[in-house]
Amino acid sequence: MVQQEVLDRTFAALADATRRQILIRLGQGPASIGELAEPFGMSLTGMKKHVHVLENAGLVTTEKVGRSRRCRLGTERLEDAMSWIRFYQRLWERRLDGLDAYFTLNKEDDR
Amino acid sequence: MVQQEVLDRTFAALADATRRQILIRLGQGPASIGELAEPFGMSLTGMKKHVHVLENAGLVTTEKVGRSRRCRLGTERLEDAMSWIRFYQRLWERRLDGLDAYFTLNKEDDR
DNA sequence: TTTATAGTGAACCACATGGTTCAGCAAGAG
DNA sequence: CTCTTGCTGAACCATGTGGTTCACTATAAA
Repeated sequence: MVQQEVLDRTFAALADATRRQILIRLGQGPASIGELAEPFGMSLTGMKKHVHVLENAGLVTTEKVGRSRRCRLGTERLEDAMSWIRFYQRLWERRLDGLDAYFTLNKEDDR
Repeated sequence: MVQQEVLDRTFAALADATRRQILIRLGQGPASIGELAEPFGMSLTGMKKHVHVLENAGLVTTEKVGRSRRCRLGTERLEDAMSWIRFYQRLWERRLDGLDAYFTLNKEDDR
C-alpha cells in the first residue's frame, strides 16, 4: 500500500526530537534553513537534511526565494498519523472494554 | 528530556508497517512470537526484534510462559504520541486561524 | 566587478535497522 | 531419557540515519 509508506515516512519524521522542535518552530511562521539551524548550533547541511525528511513526509513545504530557502509547515499529513493512532486506539479500547468477557468466555482460546 | 526519548521510541516503533500490523494483531488478543511471525513469513528471530522494539517503546509487554513468549498490547504509551500530535495540531490550527491577521499585520516580518 | 552570504552536493563517519542463518537451550511429549 | 518445538543469541549483511567538513554555486551588496 502507498498509504503505508506515507505512514512510515510520517512517523519516522516525527521520531526525532530535533525535527519535532523544527515543526513547532515553524508553527510560529516560516523560516530559512539558517534560521532553523541556528538555535541547534547545527550546520546548514545537517539542517537541510532534517528539512528534507520533513518535506518527504509532507509535513513541511519549502520554496527557494533568492539565495534563501523558505520553509513552511505542510498541511494534511499529520492527519494521517493521527487517524491511524485513533484507529488503533479504538481497537485497543474495545479490547479493554471486553476484558471481562474475554476472560470468562475465551479462557480456552487465550493464545 | 526523558519524555523526548519516549516520543522518539514510540514514533520510531510506529514507523514500520510490520510493527503497526503486529499491534493490530495483538488488539485481537495475546500471541506468541511464532504466531506473530507466521502471517509475515518471517523468521522467529526477525519477529522477536520487532517485538523488542515495540516493547522498548512500551507499546507491548511480554512474558515468558513455558517455552513460549506471550505478547500483549502495552497500555499508555500511545497516549504520549497522541498528545504530542494533538499539541502540535493545536499549534498548527492556531496558525491557520490567524492567517489573515498574519498576512495583514506581519507582512514585514514574514521570514 | 568584487566580495560576502545562504544554501547545496559529495564524501565520509559511526551507529542503528531490518532482515537472515546457524547453533544452542529449555520445556513439553512420548 | 530422548526427541521435538519455541525461542534466543551471536554473527553477519545491506541499507539508512544523523551528523560532519570541504568545495562549489548563486544571489545580494558594496
